[in-house]
Amino acid sequence: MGTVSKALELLNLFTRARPLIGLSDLARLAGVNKATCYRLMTELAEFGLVEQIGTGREYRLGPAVLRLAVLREAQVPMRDAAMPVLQALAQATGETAHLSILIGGALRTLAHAYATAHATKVTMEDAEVLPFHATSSGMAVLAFQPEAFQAGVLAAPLQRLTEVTETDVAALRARLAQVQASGIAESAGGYESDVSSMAVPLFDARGQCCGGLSVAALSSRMTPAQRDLIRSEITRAGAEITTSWGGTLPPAIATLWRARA
Amino acid sequence: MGTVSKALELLNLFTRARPLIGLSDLARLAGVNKATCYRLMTELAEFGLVEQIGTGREYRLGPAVLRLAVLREAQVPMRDAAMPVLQALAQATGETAHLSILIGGALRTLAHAYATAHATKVTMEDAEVLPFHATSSGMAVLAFQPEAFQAGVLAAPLQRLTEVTETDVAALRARLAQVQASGIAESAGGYESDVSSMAVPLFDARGQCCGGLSVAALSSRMTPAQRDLIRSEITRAGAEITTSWGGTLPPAIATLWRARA
DNA sequence: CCCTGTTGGTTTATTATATGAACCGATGGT
DNA sequence: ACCATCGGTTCATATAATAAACCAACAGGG
Repeated sequence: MGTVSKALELLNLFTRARPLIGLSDLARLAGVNKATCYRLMTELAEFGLVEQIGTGREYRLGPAVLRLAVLREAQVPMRDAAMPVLQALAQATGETAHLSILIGGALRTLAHAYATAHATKVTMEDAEVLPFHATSSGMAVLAFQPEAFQAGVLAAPLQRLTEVTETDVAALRARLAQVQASGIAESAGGYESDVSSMAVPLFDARGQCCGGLSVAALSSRMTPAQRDLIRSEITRAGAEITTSWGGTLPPAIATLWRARA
Repeated sequence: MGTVSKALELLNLFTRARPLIGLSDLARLAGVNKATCYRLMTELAEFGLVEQIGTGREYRLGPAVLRLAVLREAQVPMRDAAMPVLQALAQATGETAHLSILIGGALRTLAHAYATAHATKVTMEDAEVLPFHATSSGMAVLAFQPEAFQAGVLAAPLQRLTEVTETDVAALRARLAQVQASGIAESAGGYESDVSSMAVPLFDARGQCCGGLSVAALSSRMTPAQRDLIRSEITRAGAEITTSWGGTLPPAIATLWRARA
């Protein structure tokens, strides 16, 4: 593996749940020598991608990531464009809306929005990397990836997160076909017990599926009427985000969604 | 130089004015071999920090920077916290407000806000790296850096951007002392002709000056009354941003600003 | 107070890794 | 048909990354 990849792997260790990491921890987590880790972090820090803070000299992400993000958003405003739609979706459905995008072959959380309606809401703060096979967003996105990508995902070990998580490859392939045919993915309790969700794929300017939009609710609240509402709202929001990204909805999907809504 | 630094240097080549760069250009700009550049970019792309787009296979910043920024803002909300204050400052003064932060030893633009009042406004879109000696923000920040840092900046060649850009080291040191004594920096035409500006330093939780806040106006509009208004508003906004960053205003500055306002 | 196990940081010889010149096929202009 | 460019690839060479060992400093525990 290249040195650069090792350094970037270090960056990936920072999560919402673990925002501050000391040198030794970092080396252990990444499985690299402490001296190596030190040198890599020094280089990252020089560039401002990480910074050392406080007495423990722990590291955290630095200000440079902000600048890069501002630059990226100025050119390709994905987050800024999607946020209002995401919030409107949460409000309209009264549930938690969730936006994720493909980064380096993994589906990662970009933002979420909560409705003010319910006291009990599905929180997804900690879900940073979404398993494709166990989430509606994951299935929605995976269904519209190239066959090679799907094969790679399905070839890897599929973790069983709850008692009802589907891990059978054949069954998952059948579900993917279903998602392709309906333009929408549904999931019940596969990621977390008692949580049901629906998701749609999002497309970029190249026409490639690069993210997913989902609405998650407590399974007890997922009545037929609520499902109809969510389906109608999420397809509308999905189309809106895709077009706001300069993306083009595949014609097949556009007709599917129009028929439902 | 380490390999990682070379890769990160490549990232730094992307600017608002030059958001898309081809492989050969990239190699030329960075002064590295094309093969090396290719390998580095491939590694960066694998991580999602850059992506290839369109027919020319040009590169641009990738979605991973977004994710990192979201993570950083969740822990240290610098931009989110400062934006409303920045906009209010622009509105209150009727001029262009500008926020910059220290990244890797350079002062870089993070955000700006325009007032709706005037038809002619000072645009600073393209200023990505602010020269310390020629801008009010630069002087405001530099004045509150460690002596070693100041010496390093003043030892480097100081570019003459306009006819009135101060490049004499002794004179600049005198100005820095003046900034330290007043808690505010002023500049007239040193960066761009006919543009005057005032700036204040911003401090982080460690009490270190890590950024600057400025208001820029056409010199013709910078009347004594307007200067008083800007001075009053910018110190208030500066204090607000600093505290919203969890920072502590140095007591000396706090009293200076209170006396003026 | 010593003992032990941390921590962040530094040094060293060893070797794995990055490098750059040359080459390739494709593309676009003249 | 030509020439210059493009993105991408190859491979011998040499540079730059590595890992173990070692610091000094700190924090409990007995």
